[in-house]
Amino acid sequence: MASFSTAQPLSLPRHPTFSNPNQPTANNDRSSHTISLIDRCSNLRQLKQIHAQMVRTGLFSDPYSASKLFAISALSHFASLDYACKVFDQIPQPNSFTWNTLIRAYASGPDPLRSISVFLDMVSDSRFGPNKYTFPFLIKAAAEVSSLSLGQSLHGMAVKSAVGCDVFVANSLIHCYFSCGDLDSACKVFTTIQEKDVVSWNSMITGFVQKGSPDKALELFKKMESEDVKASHVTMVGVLSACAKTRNLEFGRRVCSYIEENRVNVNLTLANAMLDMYTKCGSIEDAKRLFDKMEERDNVTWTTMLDGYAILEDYEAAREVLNSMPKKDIVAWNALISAYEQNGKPNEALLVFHELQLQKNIKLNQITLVSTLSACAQVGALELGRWIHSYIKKHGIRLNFYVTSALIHMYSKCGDLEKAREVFSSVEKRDVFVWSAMIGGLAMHGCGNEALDMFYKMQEANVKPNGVTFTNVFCACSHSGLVDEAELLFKEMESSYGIVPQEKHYACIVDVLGRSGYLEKAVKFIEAMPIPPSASVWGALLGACKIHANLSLAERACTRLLELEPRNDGAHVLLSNIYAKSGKWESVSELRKHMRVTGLKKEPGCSSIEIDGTIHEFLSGDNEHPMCEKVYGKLNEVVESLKANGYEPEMSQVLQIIDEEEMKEQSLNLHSEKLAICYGLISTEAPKAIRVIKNLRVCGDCHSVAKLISQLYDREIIVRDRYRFHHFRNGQCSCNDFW
DNA sequence: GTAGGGTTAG
Repeated sequence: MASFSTAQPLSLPRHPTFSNPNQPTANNDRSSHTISLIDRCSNLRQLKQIHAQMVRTGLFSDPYSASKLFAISALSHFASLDYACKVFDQIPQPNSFTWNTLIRAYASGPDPLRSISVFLDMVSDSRFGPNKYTFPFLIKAAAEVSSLSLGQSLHGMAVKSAVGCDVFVANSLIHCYFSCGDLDSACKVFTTIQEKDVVSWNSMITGFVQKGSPDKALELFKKMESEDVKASHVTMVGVLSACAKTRNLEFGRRVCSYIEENRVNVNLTLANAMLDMYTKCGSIEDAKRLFDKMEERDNVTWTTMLDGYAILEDYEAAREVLNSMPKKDIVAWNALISAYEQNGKPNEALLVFHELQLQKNIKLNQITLVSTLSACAQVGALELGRWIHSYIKKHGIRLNFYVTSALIHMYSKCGDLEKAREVFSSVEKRDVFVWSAMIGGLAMHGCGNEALDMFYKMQEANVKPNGVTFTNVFCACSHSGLVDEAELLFKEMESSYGIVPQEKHYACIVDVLGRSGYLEKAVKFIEAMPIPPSASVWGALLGACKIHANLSLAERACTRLLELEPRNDGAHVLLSNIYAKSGKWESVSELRKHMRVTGLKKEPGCSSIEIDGTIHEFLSGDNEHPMCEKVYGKLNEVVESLKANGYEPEMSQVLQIIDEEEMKEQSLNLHSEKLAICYGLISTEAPKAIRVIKNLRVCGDCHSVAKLISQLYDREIIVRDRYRFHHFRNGQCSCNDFW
């Protein structure tokens, strides 16, 4: 037998006389020799040599041999679809096998739908119809592009061709229906299979895991066991993934012991699935032990470990994993960015993003952009957010639901509601997250009625609201004083929409009622709650008490809140402010003393402003910023000119015991939002809007000052505080002083 | 001589 290395050209016997496939034995020997060579090809060049030889010897006109060559050209690891098509076109009479091979090659190629056109060609150009081998390829293509209508048509055709009950066809259909999101049809197909095999079960289990029902997957696995179907590797992977998603360490451990006890051969994918289960369930020790034992590791292994440390907020270890990776890919970078972004560390996320941009040969993908946009939204990095938006346009990145929602969210949270609206209108299809993002954007900008309109339009578009949608709608009602509307929707939430209200929804309604002054009603609402009122419910009531200066109720709400969260600094500060507002300075000082003794610190006021892509932060009373002298100079100038126009500082906003009037005024001027606005006045030119983000609620005096600056300096000022946006223009604020 | 199900980042 000839042997060849990949580097050497093949040396083939020449058979110039071979022209008839039905020729005597000597030639048949040679043909089987050639076919064995085809099987041992390791690159395209060798295959082309054999192809040429077959044409020369006439062996290519033998349908079996030609099909063999074609199959390798279309399916091997060095396959080339272009070349395979040329081979196919040379085959005089392709048989059913040849057609199926071409369909298969296209179905698993970059454009799976092309397999459908090949299928149509087969039906019209040949005497062959689809058989039980054809359908799994076609159905796989339908699954790949998630086309339910295509899947359904193929299902119908398979039934007509009498192969609808074939277990391979049925299993492909289950997978296809899951990937199109039609879980009911998948289940129906499953129940109709007479002799379910392990793949039937696996398709169901992994389908449920991937579509967000890991509990159902575990249920099915138990049923599978009770029916004595032997689990395979793929079953284990699916079940471990379900354990990871449900954080079921106990069951996950049992699966791992089963694997060990039964000496199941643990391949890389299975080991990775075990690793993922351990990390997601928070057992980094088990994960590390397994990781150290693994002989082979791929990027999934490394990224799973990285994420494991990130879950425990051990960012140093996570970073260490990224650094140790032999070949870092985009998934690993994304894992670190999103870990920071989702744990309230948006600045760190942005630093990693900037570092990623310096890497060569790593292309950003949709997930990178979604995580980074979310970080931009948190810190108010509008310029970077805009840059990402133009990157998306420039690189023709598709606006899927995730990217669309992230853009809407970023623009809304960075204060550019118009851009958020533009993105929303520019897309044809919107899912519940896209609609909810837009409703949330309108809510934080105080466009309550428009948010409600959106909520109804969403339903006209046949998109069902979820819990997040309702939170955003209630938030919109709250900022616009739409009490009746919120109450009505809250009543309908469960009865008409089938969504059980969660604690955050209760807190929203308390906020709606309280803000509008219906304090007693809010109390009654809390008393009637079917679940124990959470800290956020009492916090909402307390906030309302501050607005409406209800001291006794505030004390009650605060007591309950502190029972649940004894170290809630915001509650202490709110109560102290309420005391101050009512002139109860003794209580103020008692409370402040209590905070001092217990070491509880008020979160310092902090405002930030983005100038040329850099975020500048100002703390209240800041003297850290390199420009702070100039900023204070500007502030004095501004206050003087405002005073000349009738402004009087609101001393009632000074919520500490300060006797001297002058000191009180100074303390007001230390507020971080004033510093940031003045920095904006120094560093930017009209008509550019000044955009400031504050971590706490904006104070009343700062609110008045911002209104006056917007008029006297003819500048638009946009402030995002902890709860909402304030657009200051021509001496007015978009919140109509209701916040 | 042909087939179906698998792990990481939103």
